[in-house]
Amino acid sequence: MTPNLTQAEENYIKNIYHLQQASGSVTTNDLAAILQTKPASVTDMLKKLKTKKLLQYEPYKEFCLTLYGRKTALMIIRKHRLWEYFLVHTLRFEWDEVHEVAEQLEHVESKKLVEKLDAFLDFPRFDPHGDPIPDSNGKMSIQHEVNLINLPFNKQAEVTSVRSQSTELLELLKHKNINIGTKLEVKKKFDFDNSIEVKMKNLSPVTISEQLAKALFVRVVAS
Amino acid sequence: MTPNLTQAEENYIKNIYHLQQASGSVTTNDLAAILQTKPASVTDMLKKLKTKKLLQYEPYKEFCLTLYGRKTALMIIRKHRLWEYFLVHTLRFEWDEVHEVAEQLEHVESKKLVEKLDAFLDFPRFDPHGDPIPDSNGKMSIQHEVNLINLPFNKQAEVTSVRSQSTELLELLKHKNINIGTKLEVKKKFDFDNSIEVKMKNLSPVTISEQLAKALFVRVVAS
DNA sequence: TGATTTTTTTAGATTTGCCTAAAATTTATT
DNA sequence: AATAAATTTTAGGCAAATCTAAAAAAATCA
Ligand SMILES: [Mn+2]
Ligand SMILES: [Mn+2]
Ligand SMILES: [Mn+2]
Ligand SMILES: [Mn+2]
Repeated sequence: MTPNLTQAEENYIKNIYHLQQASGSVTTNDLAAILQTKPASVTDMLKKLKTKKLLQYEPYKEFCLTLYGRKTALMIIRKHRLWEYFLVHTLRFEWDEVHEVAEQLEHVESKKLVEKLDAFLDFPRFDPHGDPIPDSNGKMSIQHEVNLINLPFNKQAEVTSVRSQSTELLELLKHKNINIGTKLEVKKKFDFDNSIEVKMKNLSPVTISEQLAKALFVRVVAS
Repeated sequence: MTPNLTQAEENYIKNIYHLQQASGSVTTNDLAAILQTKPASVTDMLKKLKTKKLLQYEPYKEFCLTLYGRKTALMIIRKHRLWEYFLVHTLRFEWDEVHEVAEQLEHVESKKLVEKLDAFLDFPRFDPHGDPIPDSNGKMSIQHEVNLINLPFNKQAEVTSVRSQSTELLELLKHKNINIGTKLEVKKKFDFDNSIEVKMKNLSPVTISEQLAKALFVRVVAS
């Protein structure tokens, strides 16, 4: 009945985890920026997370999640990404519309619900943005991702994820017929504007700007 | 981002609506009992709901939802029942397991989610307990329900809902092969213990105790 | 190294939703 | 009608999560 963690606590844990992954360490200011709150509020919560054994924290020192904190984070991320997969594949949302709703659904507390949802979706390993979905033990598949800008010529690769989930990006990808899962290879690179030309089976070559290439990640499929 | 109503406010609105439907009027004490809180807390919230134009309220007078309050209640009930239907029909929960989870899911705020879920489920009109699901305008199908104890002899009827969603009831109904949707007719009534004997097609007659009959509601299908 | 800037924490308030105890009001009973 | 009982509201407080302003510590720079 009374939840183990409040939504606020869960949001802090999840974002500490993400920032830790992305930049190795987290600061009070980073967290305040991401959670759209003030540094003073962050400090208050860090103290609370410490008393709940989720965080290692001493005033003015670097802080990081405990093992228990990391496991907790992975379970929240698991729910977030499973719901995103559900929204796109089952309810037919576009993948730029699902994040906000998943931010709410990830806080629904029911072990059974998560496991049944996972089974119904047939245990998906990646969410609609290409991010890996932790399994019920917190393990996730590793993606051998390369930024499209670094993909060598003539290597068959598959689009696995995008940085940024903006509507503008989605619009552009739709226009160019590129999706998560699309197979392509790089045919030309132009030094003038760092644009590249990619080829998808049965389609004519498509030009990709530097900005777009930097937003796309691919996995090499065959040499 | 900031929700229109808090979860606490939504729970009050929904329960005021249900009590109003069930007994014509609501009291501070009733609400406190159902929401597992104290009468003083209820009074606090009633004042808040008044300022939000959801409730007509004057100290010591009877109170009732405004039109806006009733519409709000119906949208919460719509979500609750749609999610219950989803949990049973899509994720294969038993119908005695879904209420708690639906209590959480009903507070997820996304008009689009509700409409997409409704469409995915093919616009169900009754939830797994036989209760009608309001449509997007708040309209719901009326059930012409009769308590099984009052069903005349030899009238073909269909089980439409149950009062109580306990595991114990579910176990008994499973044993007797009775479900929402099961067709039956009453063959005998015994004055000694008010038990009745019902007949389902292709099955031998089954005895139903007074307690069980009072928990089952049916709709007459044919004369 | 000493001064300045940036980051982080503390101090003190505020809002929401809840509590207990006591007062006010309504309803029921003699 | 007067008293007793039940219901409902007020008064005053508490915990969670936030805020602003100010103090403390750390990092940077001259
Ligand atoms: Mn997301
Ligand atoms: Mn995602
Ligand atoms: Mn329910
Ligand atoms: Mn129900």
